[in-house]
Amino acid sequence: MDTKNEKTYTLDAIAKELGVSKTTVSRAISGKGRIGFETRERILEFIKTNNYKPNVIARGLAEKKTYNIGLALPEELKAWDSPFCHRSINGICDVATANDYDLILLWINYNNITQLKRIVDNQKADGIILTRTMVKDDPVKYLKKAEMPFVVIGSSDDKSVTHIDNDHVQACKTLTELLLSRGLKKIALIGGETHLCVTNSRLKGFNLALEGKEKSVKSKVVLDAITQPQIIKATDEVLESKPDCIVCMDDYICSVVMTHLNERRISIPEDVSIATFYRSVMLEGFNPPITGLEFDEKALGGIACEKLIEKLKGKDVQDFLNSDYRLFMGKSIKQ
Amino acid sequence: MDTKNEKTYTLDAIAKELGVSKTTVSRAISGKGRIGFETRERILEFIKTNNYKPNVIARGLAEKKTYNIGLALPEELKAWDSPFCHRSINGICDVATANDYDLILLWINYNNITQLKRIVDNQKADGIILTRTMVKDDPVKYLKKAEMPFVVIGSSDDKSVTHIDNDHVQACKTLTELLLSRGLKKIALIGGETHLCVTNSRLKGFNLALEGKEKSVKSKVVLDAITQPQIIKATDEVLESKPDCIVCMDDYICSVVMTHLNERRISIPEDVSIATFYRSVMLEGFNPPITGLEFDEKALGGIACEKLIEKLKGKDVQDFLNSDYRLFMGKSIKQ
DNA sequence: CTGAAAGCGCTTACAG
DNA sequence: CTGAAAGCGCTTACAG
Repeated sequence: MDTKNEKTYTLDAIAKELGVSKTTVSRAISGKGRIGFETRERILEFIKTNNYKPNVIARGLAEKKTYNIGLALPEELKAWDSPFCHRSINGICDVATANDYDLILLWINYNNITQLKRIVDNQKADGIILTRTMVKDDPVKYLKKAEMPFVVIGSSDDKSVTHIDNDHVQACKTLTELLLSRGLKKIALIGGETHLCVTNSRLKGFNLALEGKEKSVKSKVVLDAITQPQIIKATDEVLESKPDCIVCMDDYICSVVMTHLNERRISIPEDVSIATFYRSVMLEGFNPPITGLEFDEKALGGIACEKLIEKLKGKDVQDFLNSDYRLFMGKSIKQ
Repeated sequence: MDTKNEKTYTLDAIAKELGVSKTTVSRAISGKGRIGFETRERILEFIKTNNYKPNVIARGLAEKKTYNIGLALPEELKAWDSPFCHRSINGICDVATANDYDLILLWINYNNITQLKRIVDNQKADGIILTRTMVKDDPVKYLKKAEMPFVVIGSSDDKSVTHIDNDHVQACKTLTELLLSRGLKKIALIGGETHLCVTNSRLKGFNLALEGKEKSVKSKVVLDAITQPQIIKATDEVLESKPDCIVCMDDYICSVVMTHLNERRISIPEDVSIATFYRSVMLEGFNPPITGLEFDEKALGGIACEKLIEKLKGKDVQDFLNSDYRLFMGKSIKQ
């Protein structure tokens, strides 16, 4: 066990103890440069038995690196996005750690980039991971000017930025096609903010699946349903066109729709089928289980971190669309 | 504006530019040691116009500090706890930043403390913030042995650990007393895991309010209702004793109870009143609005961070119970 | 294959 | 009031 009772060694102390120079010890650890086999073994042996861990900060200073990645979290995160956020942080952290990086937290509140500046100014990170909500305006502008490498989780319109996202278009197309193959003939859609890229991607997937089908298949589409009242209103609106299926763009919309249908005593799937383009844990309590797309946020976070680390190594990194997703089959749609 | 085009200064460069020693520049910045008024003004002026920021990592190395606080996040966090967690991180981060510290993230998965060890071994943090779920076993043991300062958000039975928590006992007592003062006469309680301190605190507050009242006031109490089916079962069980009010210990329990009552066509508050000892954003969508306790998780996180920083300054820090909370009055209880 | 030396960007006794 | 020097714990040309 590593207790504080053990002496805390430094490179220098080890060198003296072993009668070699610290250069040699350093080489044994880093694996860089030539070093005698036996010498190295002896040093590594000593390090192991004494549980020596090099001081990463000192190493960083010498190498002009921090071994830190700044993770920007949106302060104004909606409650429903928290679990998503939490899982993606998890994935980021695992990959960072595996690559000897640590994660430094910072908040971005809309365009308040005080904390982002702080990390850059204080030179506490080698690169930054943003999320899509931050792509507009200040954070991106600032990072570009400061020449700080960064990637973005999610999509935006800015082609000069590296995005890591789920392949929503493909996924939504697949789910919609499935609904069609189940014989559903009047499909309505309720979606969120049209100024978000993800909304447009989902709509695109939906429309792609409907292309070439009879026009009547596409029932009412209501977008920009954001607040609970708006979503309820959208539900009522959509119901008037008598759809046999309502597709919800995300988990929050879906939960409000489900609750509202229940209150209106509309049975699922007898009266109307329900599906969601984003099925999160928040939807797990509903009955019947809701058919929908599940994305692996942890994996996505991990990929984003990998891409950033590639960038830090000087590689040229392209946008990445993760096409791994699951289609959960629940009884919310007619069999 | 601070662009990369500007020269990036170091202490040494500034000293040469100004014809003084770096010692003097360092003193001007830190405010430590004596320095001529005019000299200091001249240096600070130069720093300001050139937007110089000292390299925090180098400073840390010299001072044998990291200016980092390790924040341990539980990997197995329940979805319902994420928003809570997110807000508290927010508070921690703000306070840390205000005190020149940054936050380093690490995961603890049950008793897997690999990442915790990593931070300690690599000497990347001066102290650690844990949450209550980690108090059992390994993380605390490890930190004690490693002599790494830490505080815990939430409560545990370990008296040798510094806890920062909400005053659940007091708050729950207050809410229960309010229910009594509203004329409610048969109050049931549904709660979660009895091995958690918070469950016992809530129960204690509940019982304190009922002390000295007629025995009949306390209706059925069911604890260890954790999963959705368990909570539904508990609800049915509790209903059999015909309570005029059901108190839920947390937001998740409350949401399941509300949904279940709705399915059973039991009206709130006509048939039964509902209150919750923990009212989070997740409960905001429910109708009628639910009476319950609201805690400021962001503030609690901030306090925890303050306490840790005091510890890092060598002060002796006691447990802290935050007694600020709000009582939200909703129509879920009879007027 | 190995080591002395300079350096990363700061702080802090110590001396004047 | 100010500065030269040593030091924090590493890395890395350079020389041998």
